[in-house]
Amino acid sequence: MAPKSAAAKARSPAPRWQRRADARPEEILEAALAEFDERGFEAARMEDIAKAAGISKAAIYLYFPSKMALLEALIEAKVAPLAAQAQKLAAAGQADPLNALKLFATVAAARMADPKVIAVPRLVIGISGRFPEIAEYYRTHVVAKARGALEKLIETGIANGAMRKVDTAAVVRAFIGPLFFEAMWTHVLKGETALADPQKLIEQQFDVLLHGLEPRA
Amino acid sequence: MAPKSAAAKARSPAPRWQRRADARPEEILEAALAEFDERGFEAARMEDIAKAAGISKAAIYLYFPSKMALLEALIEAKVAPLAAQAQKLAAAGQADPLNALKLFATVAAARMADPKVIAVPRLVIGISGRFPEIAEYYRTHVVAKARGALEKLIETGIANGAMRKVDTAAVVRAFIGPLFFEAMWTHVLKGETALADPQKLIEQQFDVLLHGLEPRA
Amino acid sequence: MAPKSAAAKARSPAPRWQRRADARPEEILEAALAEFDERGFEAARMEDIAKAAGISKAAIYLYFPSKMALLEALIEAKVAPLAAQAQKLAAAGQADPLNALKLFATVAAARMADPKVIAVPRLVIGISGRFPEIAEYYRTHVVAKARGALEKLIETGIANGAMRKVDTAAVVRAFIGPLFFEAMWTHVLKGETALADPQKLIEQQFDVLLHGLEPRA
Amino acid sequence: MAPKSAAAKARSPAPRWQRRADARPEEILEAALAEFDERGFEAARMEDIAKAAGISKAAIYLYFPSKMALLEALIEAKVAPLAAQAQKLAAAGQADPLNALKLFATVAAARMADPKVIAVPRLVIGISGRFPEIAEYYRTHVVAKARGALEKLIETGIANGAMRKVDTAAVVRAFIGPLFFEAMWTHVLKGETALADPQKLIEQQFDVLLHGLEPRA
DNA sequence: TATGAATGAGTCTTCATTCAT
DNA sequence: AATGAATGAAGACTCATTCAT
Repeated sequence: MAPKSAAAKARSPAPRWQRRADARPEEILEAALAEFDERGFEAARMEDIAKAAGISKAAIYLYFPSKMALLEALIEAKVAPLAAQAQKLAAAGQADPLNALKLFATVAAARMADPKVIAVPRLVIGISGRFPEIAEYYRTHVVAKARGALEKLIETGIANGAMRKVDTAAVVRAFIGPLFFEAMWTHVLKGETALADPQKLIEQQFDVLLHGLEPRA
Repeated sequence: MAPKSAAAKARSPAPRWQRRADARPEEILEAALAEFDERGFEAARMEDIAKAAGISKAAIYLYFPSKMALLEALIEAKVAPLAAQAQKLAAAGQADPLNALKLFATVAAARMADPKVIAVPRLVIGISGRFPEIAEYYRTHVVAKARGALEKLIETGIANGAMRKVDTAAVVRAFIGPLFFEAMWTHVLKGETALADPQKLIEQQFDVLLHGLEPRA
Repeated sequence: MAPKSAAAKARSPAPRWQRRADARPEEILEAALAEFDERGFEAARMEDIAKAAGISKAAIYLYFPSKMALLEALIEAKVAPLAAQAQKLAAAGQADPLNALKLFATVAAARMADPKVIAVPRLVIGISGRFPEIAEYYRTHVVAKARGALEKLIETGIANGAMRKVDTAAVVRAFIGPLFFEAMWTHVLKGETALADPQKLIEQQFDVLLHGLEPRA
Repeated sequence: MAPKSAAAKARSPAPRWQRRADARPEEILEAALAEFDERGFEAARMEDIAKAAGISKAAIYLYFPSKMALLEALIEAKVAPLAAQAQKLAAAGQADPLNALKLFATVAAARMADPKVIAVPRLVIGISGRFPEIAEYYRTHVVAKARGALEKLIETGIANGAMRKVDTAAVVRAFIGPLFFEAMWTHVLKGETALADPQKLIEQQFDVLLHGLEPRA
């Protein structure tokens, strides 16, 4: 998408079609994700991916050596930004962890309304049996990092006195679990969703999370 | 059709294959689930399912007309008991909803330690893009019913005064979400699991769920 | 169909089911012909033949060693009476060949209204590429004999002075061809048929055959 | 799509496969007809058709979506010219119908000496039970048209006074039947054929057809 | 004799991948 | 860089035939 830097341009005088060519890999990956998401990895056909990307089947092989490579590149491409986000969250939220969590949750919920966003985790679930390395990659690079960032936040919150002394892992599950569950319910099972109003969803979820179920004294 | 008389049984020890024939469909479904779980629906080979079931490829077709039918029968077979359980839960827990929930959660967590138990939901997630009817079937017959049963329980609890007046859907998510998330983390991503000690897991999860994150007054 | 002769009965005391069993081969052949005719030899399934004959698939093999054997037995069974008829025709018609021909044609046309009657020739045509021996068998045992019988009749007629001096083979073709053609048109192509009124059909056909196309002087 | 310019052609001698690609569908159909004719539709193997066409099994599917489609395309391709011929015959023969018929018959007989020519009708007969639509297609597009053209010719001949007042359908049968019968005898039953000398065959056939069997007054 | 169960061998069809241009 | 053509390998499904009872 982003045009080459000026420096790069200077080095290699870009022919007319170069710009488009540079975008090709990303276009292909996008098309691949769409097909994988709709049909599953095995049932997706290279032909269809090519068509969706607006090129010929054979052209895909100019950029990726195999269908498997497509999958791997896809995961990798989609994973990088998530990891970065987790870092940011952990760093930024240290001051007011509770508020950071809520803010983050609202943003996350809003993004999850977009079917494309859970496409990758859903895909990972689908292929994890066949390609455990990919599942592991996803675990270590995305989920574990996110859990870690959240745990750090919780710990800070507890140290702060902003939160009760609770099991951090449990809180992380209580934080991620409902969102993950609702996303699956919405996009996989096509159930009527609460994600349509993320603000409200998080409000209600945090009401439970913060104050608990017990009747107040 | 009619079972042999006791006398006949005594004389001729029921033919080896006759005994097995009755069990065949279930054996096949079990084998199919295992293969589907390991390879995914598309990548699973009928030959392997047959081998796993101890019969020939062609023999599968004596019991199921197609691979797809195998999938459907599988889902159906695994779904029935779950729906029943949901009913039972809703009925049995009316007296002491909070306790019922906790009890149920502990049992559920314990069962989720078994990889076979999430095999079906995981499979459904994997094929939902390609076979939306199956996803819908699963939603209405399992997840919606479970949600319904839990919601009823929560409502009773609130009416009881055993719980604070909270959004029931949010509580259901807060209840199911963490378990579902942990199960996926464990069996799909092969992360180190908290499911190994279900008692403790639920203890911690309920500590958060009941009392909330906020420091007590 | 025919019960065993008294002598045979005396030799082997027929159990209750024997009579039915004796009829089995014919029943099977009849069923086989029906299936072969409807689906073609290759596409016909032993299972369907069995069902049509009211027995189990395996039971067929008690009477015929293979599908191919079924075909051969079938042809043979259907061919025998035809050859006999040809003999009879040749013998019986010597006195008044022209009339014999016409009589024979009328009977033949009437029988050809029954789809079963062309089932065998049609089948032979269908498989002749794959089983030339069967085609040859049919040629020598049926068609050649019929042609021979007719030729003899024509020759007699010519010698008689009942007919003009014509090429006998040509007359035979002129005699059989139209009937054969109409039968195929009717039963294979499902065209509207003139076979419904055999009398009239032959009347018209013989009008042409006898008097020719040329305007009378 | 656009053919190369003359200049381009001069420079690069049209790629070997491009030239062939255009001919492929016809080559395949030819191979298919040969196999269908020899083995029958069901028994013919796509692999063999491919081999006969000099390509791989999969390549057939680049041009035809299924074995059935191959059959349909085949029939269609072979039928078109025949229908055209019938039109021509009807039109051209109006002046001297009798002579036109004789001429046409001689040509037809000559062509029928080629086994390939009856391959299609023979195939249609073989599969008509299983695929009645094809039989119907053949009836309406070939046989009915031919019958129609011939009938028109006869009618003209009668009106002309060139022929006696006879039943036209009967004459058509008397015209087509013997040829059809001889072709089947020759190519299906492998009998010794009169088709080797078409001139003579038609001479003899027309002697009967024109003057009839009756001794002249 | 009769059959339900089982299977080996085979066929159509698909598709990721390669090749010639 | 790009693609139309081609294919090898694989998999679902079928069916004539056999077997155990």
